[in-house]
Amino acid sequence: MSLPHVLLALLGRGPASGWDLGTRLAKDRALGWDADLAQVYPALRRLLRGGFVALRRRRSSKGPPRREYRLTAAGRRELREWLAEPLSLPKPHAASLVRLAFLERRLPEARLASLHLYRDLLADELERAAAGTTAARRRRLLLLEAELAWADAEAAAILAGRTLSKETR
Amino acid sequence: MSLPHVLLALLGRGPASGWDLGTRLAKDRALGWDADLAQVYPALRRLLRGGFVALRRRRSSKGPPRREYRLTAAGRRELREWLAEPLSLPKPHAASLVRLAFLERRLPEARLASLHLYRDLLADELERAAAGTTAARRRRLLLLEAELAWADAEAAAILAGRTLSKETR
DNA sequence: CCTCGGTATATAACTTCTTATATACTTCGT
DNA sequence: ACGAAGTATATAAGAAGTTATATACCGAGG
Repeated sequence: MSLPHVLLALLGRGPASGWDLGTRLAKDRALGWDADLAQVYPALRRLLRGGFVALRRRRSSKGPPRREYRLTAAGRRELREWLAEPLSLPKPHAASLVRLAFLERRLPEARLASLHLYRDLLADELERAAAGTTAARRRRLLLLEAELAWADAEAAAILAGRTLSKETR
Repeated sequence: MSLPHVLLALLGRGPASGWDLGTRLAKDRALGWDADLAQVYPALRRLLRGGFVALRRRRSSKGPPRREYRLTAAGRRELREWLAEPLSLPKPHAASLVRLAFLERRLPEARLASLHLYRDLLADELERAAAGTTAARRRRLLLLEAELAWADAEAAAILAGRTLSKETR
C-alpha cells in the first residue's frame, strides 16, 4: 500500500516520468524502497485517477513521447500526511540476512569465503555512497561502516579460531 | 520463493509445527525474515509434497493436535545448497526508511519528534536484543548501536540549528 | 539498410504476501 | 455451566510484487 506514496515523495522533488521514477528507485539505495517499472506504471495510473498527480505528455529527443507527472495540491497534501505518520522499526526481509543468521551451520572455510564476499560488497557500496548531505545518507554511511567493521571482526575471529585449532592439534 | 528455504533453515534447529515456526519468525528479529501464519501453513504443505520435510502428528496438552515437521535427507541437502548461495546486499523495503529519506521536507519540530520516537524504538530494541552468541546477533547489536548514535547526532544537530536560528534572529 | 542499444510505455501471467475468517481443543476464572 | 484466552490449523479473497513479453522511437555503427 506504500508504493504510491513513495512515488508521491519522489515527485515532490520535481516532475518525472515513470521511467525516471523507476531508475531513481533502482539507483538511490539510501531511499529504502525498490520497485519494478511494471509496478510503477499502474501505480502512476492510480495516482492520476485519484487526482494526486497531473500528466503532461512531452516529446523526447530519444525514444517515444514521455508522460511526465507532477504533484497536484491533493497529492502534496496526501504526501505531507503520509510523511508525518509515525516511524516504526523496519523488519528486514532478505534471503542474505537469513543466510547470515545460519552462518554457523557452515564450515569455517565457507563462512570465511561468504564473509569476504559480503565485506567486499559493503566496501564497494561504501565507496559509491555519496557524502552525507541528508540525514538518510548519513545514516546509510554510518550503518555501512558499522557493518563493514562487523564483517572484518567476524572474519578475523574465524581466522584466529582456525589457526588456533591447527596449532593446538 | 524464499520462505520455504527459511522454514527449512528453522527446521534445521529441530522439529517444529507451523505454529512454532510462525512465532519464531515473529520473535527472532536477528533472523532477517518475517511471515504470517497464513503463509507458513501452505509453504509447509509444499515442502511436505516435495519431500523436504516429514510430518508427525502429536497430541498437544493444550489445543488441537500439532503437526510437527522435521527435515528429511532431501531437505537437509536443499538447505545446505541454499545456505551456500552467494550473499548479496539486502535492499531495504520499508515505508519508515522512505519517511526518513524525506525527513528534510518537514519542519524542525516534526523532524525532532520523529527522530525521538525512532530513537526510543531503537533503544528498546537494543535492550531486548540478546547478547551476541552468533555472528548475526553481533551484527544486529552493532547496527542498532550505530543507528542509535546516528539518531542522537541528528537530533542534536536539529536542536543546535533551532537554537542557533533563534539566537541569530 | 539494418540491427543494436538505450529510452519509454504498457500488459498478461504468475507468485507471494496480507487480511479476514472459520474451526477446534484446553484451561482458567466466574 | 459459560465465556474468555491461549494454542493450533487452515482457507479465501484480495493486494502487492515479479517475470515475461510486446510495442515504439531514435541514433550510431557496420
